[in-house]
Amino acid sequence: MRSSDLPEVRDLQLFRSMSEERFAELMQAAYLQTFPAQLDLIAEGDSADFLYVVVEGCVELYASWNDRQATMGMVHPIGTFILAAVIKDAPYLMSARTVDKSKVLLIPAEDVRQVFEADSDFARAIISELADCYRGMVKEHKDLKLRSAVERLANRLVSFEKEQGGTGELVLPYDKRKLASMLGMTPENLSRALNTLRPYGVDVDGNVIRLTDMPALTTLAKPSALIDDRTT
Amino acid sequence: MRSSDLPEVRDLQLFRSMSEERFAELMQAAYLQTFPAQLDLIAEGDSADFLYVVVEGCVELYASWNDRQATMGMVHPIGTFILAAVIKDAPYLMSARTVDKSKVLLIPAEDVRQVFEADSDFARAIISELADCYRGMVKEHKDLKLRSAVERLANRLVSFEKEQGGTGELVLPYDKRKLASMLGMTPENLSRALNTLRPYGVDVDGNVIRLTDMPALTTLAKPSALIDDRTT
DNA sequence: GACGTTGCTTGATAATTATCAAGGATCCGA
DNA sequence: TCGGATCCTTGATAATTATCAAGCAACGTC
Repeated sequence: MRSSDLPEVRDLQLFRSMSEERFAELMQAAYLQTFPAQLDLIAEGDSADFLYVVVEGCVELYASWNDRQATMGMVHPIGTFILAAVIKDAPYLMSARTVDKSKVLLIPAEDVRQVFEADSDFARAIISELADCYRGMVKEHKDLKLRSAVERLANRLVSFEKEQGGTGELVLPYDKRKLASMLGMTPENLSRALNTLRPYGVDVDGNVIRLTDMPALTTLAKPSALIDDRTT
Repeated sequence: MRSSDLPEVRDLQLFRSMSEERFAELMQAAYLQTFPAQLDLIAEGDSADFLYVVVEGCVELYASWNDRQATMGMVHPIGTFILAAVIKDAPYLMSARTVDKSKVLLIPAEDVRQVFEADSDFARAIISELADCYRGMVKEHKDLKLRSAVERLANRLVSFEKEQGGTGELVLPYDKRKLASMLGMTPENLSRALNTLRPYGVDVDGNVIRLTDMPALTTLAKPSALIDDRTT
């Protein structure tokens, strides 16, 4: 791959501060591949051979145990995943599969480790990225541990609406089955939870949702920057 | 504080690789303080003024929302907490309070940030520590999302027994109320869950628990390195 | 346009987990 | 040694969440 191919990747917080030549070094060994939807990219337990960057499409991170599965996160462009496993040279803790047809950059783990040993700017960027990932996971955990299913849904809807411009309308970024798993509930329960929220001005039309009574919804949801803010 | 005061702290993975003078620099500005039990050290939302190192005793990390509380983790000697907030200079996402009388080292956040900018060995150590914290949180999240209360308890007991030497006996490292909150259930439910596990050789005597039928218990618990292993 | 497929919803029911209330045990200070 | 805590347990009940079984609607293929 040529480093000029992907200005968006160059612009990632993770790579922005590194020197042009280091970046070129990393990209030289990287592959840019397009995968169809619903394709497994990695399985938990695998050794960390690549750092992944989602360039186009959408990737689901999920975990399995005893025939059960749970969505752990969704990665949208431009986002990376399984950085921690790459850094530690440890087995992945999560599996990943494409949701839609997706373009993904694969950077050999060995190169990432080598460059971060040599380039302290890159090391600092990794620190920042890891800290963000950690704090994101803490927030997810708080969400699940402190809130009921309806409360989690209400807050997610409020978040989506805000992220999408605060127009009072939002489009679910993936199907309801995945949203349910992301929120830690069954699809049936998500359906019922949406009904529960109807009196709070939540109007569902397929994957378009209108929030017509924001005061009521936020009174129920009680969003908190320390749980729901994806940027802080 | 003199850096010679705390060889255990010097020996922390986080500080081991840094130069003697950098370490001295960090420690010069640090306070070593002893706190009584049940004392609040930090509250979520506070700005990250210090990095904390538990030298003696035990500290509980917890989170609150809407009059609910959940234990997020327990920090034993020698362990650090809220590194990510310090690095990002962002508000703490968790509160912390002593469980027992505890000796805690407080390192001004500004110094930590300054030293990690200057010392790339320290930066690498921070990366490693953050990656561990992240992976630990992922495991906690998987545990909660994929398992029932009884399954979480069974696995925790198996983990404790292993950590304490594999003698078939374990001592709960903190009271049942906190264990329950750590496992994401009520104290009442923990009590019942322990009864549920009696047929699987779980004999409770106060905070001492004997596991007399390991095969049966592990068949139920199905421990997984990708969830229960605190070291990988 | 018929037909299967898929995703979503609904209803009935069951399992899990929480809440409320009370009782027992233990520990500690007066 | 006698309260008075605190912690844990138990029982009864309620709320939450999951499971199972249909059914419906949208969509693409043929």
